[in-house]
Order: sequence, then structure tokens, then C-alpha cells
Amino acid sequence: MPKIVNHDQRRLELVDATWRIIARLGIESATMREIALEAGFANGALKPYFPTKDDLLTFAFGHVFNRTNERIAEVTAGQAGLAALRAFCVEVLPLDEERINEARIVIPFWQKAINDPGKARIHRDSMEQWLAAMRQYLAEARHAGAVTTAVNDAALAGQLLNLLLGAQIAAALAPEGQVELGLNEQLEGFLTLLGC
Amino acid sequence: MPKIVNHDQRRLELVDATWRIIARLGIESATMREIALEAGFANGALKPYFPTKDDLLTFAFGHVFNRTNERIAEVTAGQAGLAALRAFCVEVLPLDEERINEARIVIPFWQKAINDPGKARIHRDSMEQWLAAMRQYLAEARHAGAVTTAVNDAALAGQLLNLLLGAQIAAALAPEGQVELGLNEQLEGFLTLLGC
DNA sequence: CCGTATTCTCTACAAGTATAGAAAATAAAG
DNA sequence: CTTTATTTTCTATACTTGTAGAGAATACGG
Repeated sequence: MPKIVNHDQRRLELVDATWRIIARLGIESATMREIALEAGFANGALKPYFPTKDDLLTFAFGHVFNRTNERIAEVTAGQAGLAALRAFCVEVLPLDEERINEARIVIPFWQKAINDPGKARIHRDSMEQWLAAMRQYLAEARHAGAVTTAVNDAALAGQLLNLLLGAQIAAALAPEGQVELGLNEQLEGFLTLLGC
Repeated sequence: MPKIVNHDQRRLELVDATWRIIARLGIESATMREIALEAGFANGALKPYFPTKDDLLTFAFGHVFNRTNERIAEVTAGQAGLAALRAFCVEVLPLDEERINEARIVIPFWQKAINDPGKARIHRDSMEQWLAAMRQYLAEARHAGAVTTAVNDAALAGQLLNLLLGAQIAAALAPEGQVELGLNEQLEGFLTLLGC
């Protein structure tokens, strides 16, 4: 009888529009009106799919996290040890335009999370998962003799995670055209340090 | 004849109130009204000292940077090499309540800097200065034999800087009571890696 | 072509924002 | 105490925001 839309798919469309607005204009410009416009709708059309703005933003942030994790899963599939660790880090580092955009989105997320325990929780859970994966890869690499340092794996994983997070900031605040921040060299350098 | 106030000092008072609001309630709550209230004034009293809100925020962020740099200068005075590098990092790491509050302030700053070239510039200039200092300490340490790794100093300084920035995020998003994030162990671990 | 359930547009509204500026309060000199 | 330059309060304004909901538009089954 009437027009039928796939609600889940529509939600993804709206999240995508939100993503583009934040990447292009910043989170301050991500108003309901602007997002609706970007998605090709009028102001009130979002409500049936996201009752409030916070619902939309939380869903959007979660989606970016999920997409990153899916990419990581693809890239590390069938890998182990140092190779897996390298693939993991390369996938998270903001080395191309798309991932620099992700950095421009995750920083506003962090800012919101500072005063929103629910969002802080989302971040911590993801990071705990990343840390566990990195510790696993480090243990494998140590077993294979590629990691010989006396520094324990938990500390190494923490260093590497913080390095990855810091890289997001460097990339998001770099001037427009600049692409080379030496992040690849930093990663390779760190992996070199492990084998001492 | 009339009441005379020291404008520079008043500006610092207002910046201090701003700082407290952001640390306690988040940047979203840092409205002109709230800041004026915190400083003990009425809404319009800020204008003679800061014509616009952006002036106030830019000045406030700059002040936090300056204060951190002063603390760094104190702590590294008369030191060199690995000792200076350690002191530098310990001073930046969010290891106590005051520096965790600074992390809660610098993250909103980063978020604003994403779409504000002037603020991004402030950040980059400070970071460039920090990197130069770290490279200097690394060179000294290498000369003294405390750094022997084949990884070059620029990459090492970059790693360490990103580690420090990432630590700000971890600290700002940690749950209320949690103080121990293993940051000290990460720092000592990194310094250990240098001597391989 | 018609009816109908769904979807979308549009207008409205209440709340909160930065900012401007007139008026009142203030404190020190004479 | 009076005067006066400065400081502060207070009210007003223009604007933006999220949200609500009535009505129009839509597309499909009959």
C-alpha cells in the first residue's frame, strides 16, 4: 500500500550524512537541519529514525568504531605475531584521507565522552579489546623470537595504543595539504625497538 | 578617583574561572554566563576584558599551554639527556588530578582546533617546540651512551610525543576513581627500549 | 483510478546563546 | 560630603538550536 523504507538502511544513510558533515565542517556544524539537508531531507524527517540528536550521534560514533574494527579484522585475518601487529597499527594510523577524516570524528567523540559516561564506556571497551589483541600478537611475536625486549607486553601494548591515539591528534591538526607526518617511520621504529 | 582594576590580572582571574568550569562541567557548560558566575560577576562584566567568547577561550587555552611549559622549564632546568627527557615526560603525563584536569581541557581545545586554523597553529607550534627539546635530550643521551638504538632521534621523539598525547585521552576518559593507568610503567619501558 | 498506511515537509515553539548598551553602583580624590 | 571616572549590573535583542506535530505528499494494493 504505502511507501515502505528499510529503517535500518535509512539509519545508515543518515549516519553517513552525519559522518560527512562532521568530517567536512566539524561537529559544531552537525545540527539536525544540516544533517537532514546533507542526507537530502527536510528538518523533521530524521525523527522517526532517531528520536533525539544524541541517539543519532551515539549511533554514528558506534558505527565508525564498528567499521574500523571490521577493517582491522579483515586485515589481520590469518596473520599472527609481528605481521598481525603491524597490519593492525597500519589500519588504525591516519595514513590516508579517509582515516584522517576518522580522526576528525573521533576527537569530537572523545570530547563528548569526557562528560558522558556512556560514551566514555564505549571508548574504553573498544580500547580494552584493542589492547587484548595487541598483547596476543606480542606474545606470539615473542614466542617466534621477534620480540626480545625485557619490557613486558602489557606496557608495550599500552605504549603502542597511546601512540596510535596520539597520531590521530597529530593528523587531525596537521595543515591542509600535509600528508607525511612520519607516522609510518614511527611505527617501524617501534617494531624495531621490540627486537632488542 | 574611581575604582581601578588591573586588567591583566582580571583577565587571569577570568581565565582561571573558565578553566575550573571546563574541568568540572565540560566545555559545553562554559558559557559566558556560567564563567561570569564562577568568577563572581554578572553576565556582561566580561566584555571589557574579553570582547568575544573566542578571545576568552583562545587566551585560556594559551594560558594552559604556557603554564605547562613553565612547569616543564622548571623541572628540566639544569638537567640533560635521559634525566631531562624523563622529567619532561613525567611533567606532561596526566599522573595527578591537576594534570588530568589539563587533559580534560586540552581535548576540547583539540576539537576546536580541527576547524580553527589559528588554534591548530597554536598546537603545532607548541608541539614543534616540544619535539625540538626531546630531540635535543635524545642527542645528549646518545652522546652519553644511554641511547644506543638504531632508530633515529626524530622518530623516537615523534613516538614519545604521540605517546604523551594519547595518554591525555586515556586519562580524560578513565572512570572517576581510577588513577593508575600504567603510564609510568609505559614511560620507563620506553626509556628502557632506547638503551638497546 | 481510488483508497490508505506510511513517509516527509513545513511551520511553530520553547530554550538557551553571545552580544550590546543604558543605567546603577562603586570607590577614591578633593 | 561631593564629584567623577571606572566598573558592574541588568535588560534587551537577534539568532540558533532541538523538538513537536499537523498537514501534504507519496506509492502501492485493489
